[in-house]
Amino acid sequence: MGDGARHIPEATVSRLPVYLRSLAELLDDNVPTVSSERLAEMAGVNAAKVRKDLSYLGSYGTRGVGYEVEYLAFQMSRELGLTRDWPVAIMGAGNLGQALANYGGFTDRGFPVACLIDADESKVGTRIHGIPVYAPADLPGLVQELGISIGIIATPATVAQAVADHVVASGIKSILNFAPTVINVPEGTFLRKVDLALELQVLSFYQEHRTPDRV
Amino acid sequence: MGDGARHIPEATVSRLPVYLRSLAELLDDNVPTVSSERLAEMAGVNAAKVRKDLSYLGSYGTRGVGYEVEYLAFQMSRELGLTRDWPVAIMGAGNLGQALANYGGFTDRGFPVACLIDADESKVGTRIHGIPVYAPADLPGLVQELGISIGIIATPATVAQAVADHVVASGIKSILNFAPTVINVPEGTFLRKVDLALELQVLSFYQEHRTPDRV
DNA sequence: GGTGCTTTGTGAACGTGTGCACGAGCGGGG
DNA sequence: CCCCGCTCGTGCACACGTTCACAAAGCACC
Repeated sequence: MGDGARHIPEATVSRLPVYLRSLAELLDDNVPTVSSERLAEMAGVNAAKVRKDLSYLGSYGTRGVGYEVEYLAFQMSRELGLTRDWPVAIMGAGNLGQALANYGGFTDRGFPVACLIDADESKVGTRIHGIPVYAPADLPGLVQELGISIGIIATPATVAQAVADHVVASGIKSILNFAPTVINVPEGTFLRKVDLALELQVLSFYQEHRTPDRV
Repeated sequence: MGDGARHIPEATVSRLPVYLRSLAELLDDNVPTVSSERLAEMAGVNAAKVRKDLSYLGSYGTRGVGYEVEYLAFQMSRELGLTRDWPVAIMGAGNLGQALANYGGFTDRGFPVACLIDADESKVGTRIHGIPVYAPADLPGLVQELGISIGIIATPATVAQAVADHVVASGIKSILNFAPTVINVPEGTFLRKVDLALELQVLSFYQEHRTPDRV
């Protein structure tokens, strides 16, 4: 079946980056092919899931052999849209915003931090960890000039919705929200959230309800 | 019935902190009761889900009226184990570790950062944002003295597994992993992960596969 | 060229999560 | 005291995700 009509389940999409990271490791070690079993072990899932997930991308494996690492990595990068860079704008140059700007993990993986945006006049015009700080009003122009496609919200919760509205109005279609609050975006805008305290609260729950009957 | 034998689904557990945050807002505004519909709107889910989720905690609502905000918030805090503080140790005093130590959102929500742990001798003994830095070997003692119950891994991926092993060996039962790699923990240890680049890659995927047939 | 070993790709069964729709129960008003 | 309107609690049906199990297909060796 050619290339077209697949719909990849959301759960699978969330695992693709993990597989891709594993493949990158294998590439570094010059491993030519990998079985679903080995890949499953590296990605921390089971082999059947790996095979089903990869089958959504197409039939890139060889029975009796496994998957060619380099080819699979390329196909997966293409599918994830990682064959080009996606510049991001970080909204909010406070603690969290600065920390994210300084965190190298984004640029490394093809998401260069193009700018920081902050309403504080005293920060505008400066550079933080080498990244220029602009005013909110500059955002639409920056989106055009720098091809910014993703906005990262690292503001206090109180202004997060207003900031998100501004990000959307500036022409950005994807938002990653770090503010500990629910934000709403119009149809056609993609939103994901990272809630740091939430993760700790979930851990707290399971620790409190430690294995029901075992000590 | 009563209080005992419920098993709360994982998906529900992940939403409880969101409800709790909404309830805290209502408390601030002195709102005495709230309907499942209003709470659903605040939490960004639908009303049926709210009612089903809350029913796992017990029958704390009143038909025809709604839920008493203060009482529900208390019951939920209790269920989540948030009636006491859970001190955390941050493993790794690099970029990310320092940023997390400086991020106030943890302490605010009952997860005080008790210490930073780093292998770099030149950092050990100093304070970063007021938080003392210790050597890895000090961890077991700190767990005992300070009652540390959660380890946050903010090290490079290359050493994350070794660090996790050390955290487990030191008596910590819950781990939040920020390192971009899969780590394995023994049965009985709770593990959650936050993968920043992964979130961006997922956004990249959906942006690349923008709404199939619409422009 | 055939035989046997290996590993993929996938149909089918199972389990978890979601959403509807409605009965049950409470409060208020007459 | 009864009736009416409101909102919770939940059984049921459906969708989504996971796992199993096995046929299909390639490779290697003889």
